[in-house]
Amino acid sequence: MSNAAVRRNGKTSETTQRRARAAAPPAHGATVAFIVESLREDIWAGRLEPGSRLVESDLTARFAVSRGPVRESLRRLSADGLIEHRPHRGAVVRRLTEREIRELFLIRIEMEALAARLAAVAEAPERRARFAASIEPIHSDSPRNPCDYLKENAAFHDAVMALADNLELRDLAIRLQLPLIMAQVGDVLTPPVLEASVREHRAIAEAISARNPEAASARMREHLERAAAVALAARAAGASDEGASASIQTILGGKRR
Amino acid sequence: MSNAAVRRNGKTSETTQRRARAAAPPAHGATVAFIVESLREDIWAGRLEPGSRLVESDLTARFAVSRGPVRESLRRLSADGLIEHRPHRGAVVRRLTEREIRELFLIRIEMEALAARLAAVAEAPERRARFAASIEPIHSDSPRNPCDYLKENAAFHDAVMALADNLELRDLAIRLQLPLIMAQVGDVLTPPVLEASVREHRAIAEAISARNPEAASARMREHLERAAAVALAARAAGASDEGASASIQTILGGKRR
DNA sequence: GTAGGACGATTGTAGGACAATATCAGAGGC
DNA sequence: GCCTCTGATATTGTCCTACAATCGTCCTAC
Repeated sequence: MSNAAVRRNGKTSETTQRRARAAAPPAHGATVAFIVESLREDIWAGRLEPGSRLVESDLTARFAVSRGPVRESLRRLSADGLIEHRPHRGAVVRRLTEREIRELFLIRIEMEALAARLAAVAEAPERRARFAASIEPIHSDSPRNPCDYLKENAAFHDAVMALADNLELRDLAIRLQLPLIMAQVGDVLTPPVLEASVREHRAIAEAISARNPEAASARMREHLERAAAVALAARAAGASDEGASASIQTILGGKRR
Repeated sequence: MSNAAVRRNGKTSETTQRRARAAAPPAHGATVAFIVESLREDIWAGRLEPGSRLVESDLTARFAVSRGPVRESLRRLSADGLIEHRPHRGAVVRRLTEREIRELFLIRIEMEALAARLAAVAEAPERRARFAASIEPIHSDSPRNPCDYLKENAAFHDAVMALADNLELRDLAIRLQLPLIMAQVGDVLTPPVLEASVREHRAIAEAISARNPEAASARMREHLERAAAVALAARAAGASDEGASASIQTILGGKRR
C-alpha cells in the first residue's frame, strides 16, 4: 500500500524508511516482534486509546510492511488480550469492562500473593540482590508524578515476580492486563493514593526481605485489594464520562473515522 | 479449505479435498478456527506427540489451505502454549519440562482453589443446578478407564469454573496446559489413582454444595497437590522411558499411537 | 578427523488479487 | 415522517506466487 509500493519500486526511497518509528527497522525475522512492541507501548502509554481501531492497511503504511506481519502482530496482541478482534470488523484496543477489571483483580491477587510468598522463601542470594537493587526507587522520599509511579509500580511487581522465580507465573502476570488497567486508570492517581501505594510496596519488600512468606503474601493481598478499589473507582469515573457526554468524545475524536 | 481450490478454479482434484479431516470444512472466516481446533484435539488426544514437528507445507496439504491460515493457526496454538515456535526452525508440539509442570501446578492450585471458593459462595440457583448436572458422572461407582476419567476430570474442573462464574479465570485455566499435562501423563493413571481422584472430586463437590468456601478451597488444594505429584511421577517415568526401559508401559497400554 | 563451504528444507516477508462480510447512506414503500 | 430494503464502500479473510534469510546437514578439503 501507499508506501509498500513506494519502498519497492523506488530505490527504497530513504524517506519511507524515516517513518513512524525512529527506531531502526529490525532485521529479518524480527519484524513482527518490532510491530508488536511498538503497538504494545502505544497502548500502554495511552497513545492508543481504548476503542481505537487498528486497521490493517493503516499499519502496513505506518510500518512499511506487508499485511502478513501486520496480521501476525494483531493476532499476538489479541492473544495477550490487549486488543479485541471482531470477525470482518477488525481490531480495536480493548476496553476493559468493570466486570473484567473485577475478575482480573481477583485473579491477580492470588497470583501476586503466591509470588510474594515464593519470593519471601527464595534463597538464591544473587536473585535477592537483584531484587534489592530493582526495588531501590521505592525508598526514595521525593514526590512522584503518576507516570513515574506507574513505572516504579511495574518495576516493583516485576521484581517480586523475578525473585519468585516462576517463569510461568511471570508470564501469566503480563497477560493479566495490569498495564492495560493502569493505562485506563491514570487520572485517579492523586498524591495521597500514590503515597499510600509506595508505603505498601515498602511493607511488602520488608516482609520479603525478612523471609516472612505469610506477611509478604498478606500485605500483597491488601495492597492489591486497595488497588482494585482504586481501579474500579477510576473506571466508574471514566464511565460516567462516557455516559453523559458520550456524544462529545465520540463525535470529536474518538470513535471511528 | 478444502474448497478454496474448488471454490475458485472448478476442478482441482477432488482427491485433495478428501483429506485428513472428515469434518465439514468451515465457511469463510472459520478456516483458522477449524485448523486450530483440529490440531488442538490432535495434541490433546496424543495423536500428535510432544516434539512432533508441525511443518507449514504439510499442514497446507493436509487441510488444503494456503500458508496464511496455517501460519495464523500455528501462532494461535503457540500463544496457548501448545506448541513451541523456534525462529526459522518451525513449530513443534510442546513438551513440558519438569520445571514447567511444577510451576504450572503451583499456579493452577491457586487458581482452582480460588474457583472452588467462588463456586462455594455462588448463589445463582440455575448455575448451581447446571453444576450439579454437569458433575453427575462423578457419582457413578462403575470403574473408569483412563480415557473416561480424563473426560470426567476435565468436565468436573470446568464445571467448578463455570459455577465460579469468573470468565477471565475460566479462560486462563485453559491456558494453563492442564490438558497438555494430562495428555503427557496418561500412562500413570492406574485404577487406585483414578479412584482416589474421583473420591476427591466428590469431596470437593460436597463442600461446594454445602456452601463451605474454606473446605472447598482446601480440598481442591489437596486434590491438585496430589495430582501434581502424580504428574511429576509420570513425567519422571516417561523420561526414563525414553532413556532405558521404554518397553513396559509403552507396550502395555499406554502410550499413544 | 575436523573446519569450512555448498546445498536443501523451511520459514519470513512481499505484493497482488479476489471473495465475503459489515457498515453506512440513500431510495423506495408504508 | 418512519421503516426497510438495496447498493456502495471499507475492511477483513484467503489464496497464490515469489524471493530472501536462516537452519541443518552433508560433503569436501586439508
